[in-house]
Formats: sequence, structure tokens, C-alpha cells
Amino acid sequence: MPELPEVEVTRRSFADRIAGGTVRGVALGKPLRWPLGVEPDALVGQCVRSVGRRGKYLLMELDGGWLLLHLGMSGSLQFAPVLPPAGPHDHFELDTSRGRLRLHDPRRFGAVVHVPSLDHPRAVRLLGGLGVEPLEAGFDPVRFHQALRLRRAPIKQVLLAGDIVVGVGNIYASEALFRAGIRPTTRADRISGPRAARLHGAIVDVLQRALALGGSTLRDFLSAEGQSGYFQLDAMVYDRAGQPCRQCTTAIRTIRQGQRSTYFCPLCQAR
DNA sequence: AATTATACCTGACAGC
DNA sequence: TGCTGTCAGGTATAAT
Repeated sequence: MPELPEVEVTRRSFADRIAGGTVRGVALGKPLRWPLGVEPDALVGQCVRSVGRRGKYLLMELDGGWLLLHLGMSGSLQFAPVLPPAGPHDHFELDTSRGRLRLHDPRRFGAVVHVPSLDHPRAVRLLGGLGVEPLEAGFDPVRFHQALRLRRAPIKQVLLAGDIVVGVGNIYASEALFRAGIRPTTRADRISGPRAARLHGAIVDVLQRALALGGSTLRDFLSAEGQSGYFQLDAMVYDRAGQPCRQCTTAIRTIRQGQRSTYFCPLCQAR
């Protein structure tokens, strides 16, 4: 469910409210992708110092370490002083003096992992290979082009890999490539400087726009405040197979790349 | 080293 | 009404 905008919207919805709270209890449901990595009771009494983000990971700083939270495909967070009774898909809950944070994740591809520091091998393994943040200054067109020149895989899959630039998931990859007029199957190393620059701009644009709109939601995205996003109202190609291109009316096509669906306009994205 | 396939899990939906 | 197969916003890990 969540790509970078959704994760960031989620973060902003509770970061300031939970900061300064003291952990009163931890409740676990079914196993998530990885074990928590700490005895839950060991977190009790610790203060929540901040909630940051790296790629699609949320980084919650506690007195004695960090919680890395990932929403996977179907995860969402809720934060409120009081929450309704936990359901069968609620698998992690942090009870703090400022409110309760709950991870709801039917598919359980998400994760909550505790590490003593961000230098810890576990954290480095998860975060160390991540590419640059697309909405920060480190993401510049020239370096982006240079990185693409080293990759022969299809550009769509290179974007999804997240080791050049993070946060671009399956929806925004298709959307950004459409805006840049680039066919998703194009080898990354065959993209010229100007076209890479255009793609760079498209990525920034589509992510910023989604962020401003509160995150996309093709199904059930809710921020931790329960607000629904509405990016789906103007998806140009994603999930629009067979429908007319909003720019040229040609039928949008879908293909499979690395077991994921890709959508594009065969005319607007000629190569 | 880069690329591709596999695995994790549940629910929704289409077709029979 | 089942049943089966397919698909779904991710990504670490194994295999090539």
C-alpha cells in the first residue's frame, strides 16, 4: 500500500504527537516479517525522542535504541489516545503516555525491528543499501543520470530496486515514467542525460504532488489520523489498462516486469 | 557485480 | 455456494 508519500504522510500524522511520550507497554499480534529483536518489556519506560524516515522505513528513536517500522504492502499505522479493540490484523502496538500507536497489516509483509543503534549490523543491512532521498538535495539530475548509466536493467525495475533513489514504488514508477515520456522497458543505461533529467523532475514532481495530496490510495490507505488520500483521482496510467490515455487517447497497456504490473501509453512513451 | 526469481501472507475478485 | 486461479502499494534473500 505505501510508497514514500504514504509513509511520509503517516509519519507526519503522529511524529510530533508521540514525541516525548513514555512507553507504557508493547503488544504483539501474529509474527511480522522479522522478529522484534528485543524483549518487548525492555522498551517500557523509554521515551520516544523522535520519528524520522529513511526511504519507506520509519525510524523511531527511543532512549535505548531505535524501532524500524516498515508497512510492507498492506500495512498502516494508527495513532490515538484511545484505540478500538485490536482486531485479527493488528500485530504491533506501542502504548505510550502520549497515545497508542498500532500497526494494522493483513498481509504481514511489514516489520517492526528494534536495534540498539543505527550502526548496528541489523540496521545497516536494512538501511545501508538504500539510494538517495528523492525529495532532498542529494537527488540531482546529473548524478541520477550517472547512476543510471551503470545499469542495464529496464528503467522501471531499476527505479523499484531503490538502490539509486528510494521511495518510488509500483504506482509512482509507472506514473513518473509516463510523465517523462519514457517506456518502462528501456534499459536504464540507454537513457540520455536530458531524458534522465526529465525523469528526475517527474519523480520529484509526482512524489511531491502525492505528498501534498496526502498520499495515494487505490484501496485503503489511511494516515494515522484516518484521513484518506486521493491521488488515484489523477493517476495517468496506473491501473488504467485499456482506458484511453489522458494525453492522446491511445489505449493504456499493461505488461509484467519482475512479477509486477507496469502501465504505460505506447504512444506518449514511444521509447 | 548486476540481474532475476523466490519467498513471505491474506483478502478481493473473476470465472467456473 | 464453493472452488480455483490471479492479483495486490514491498523487499530481503537466494540463485543465476
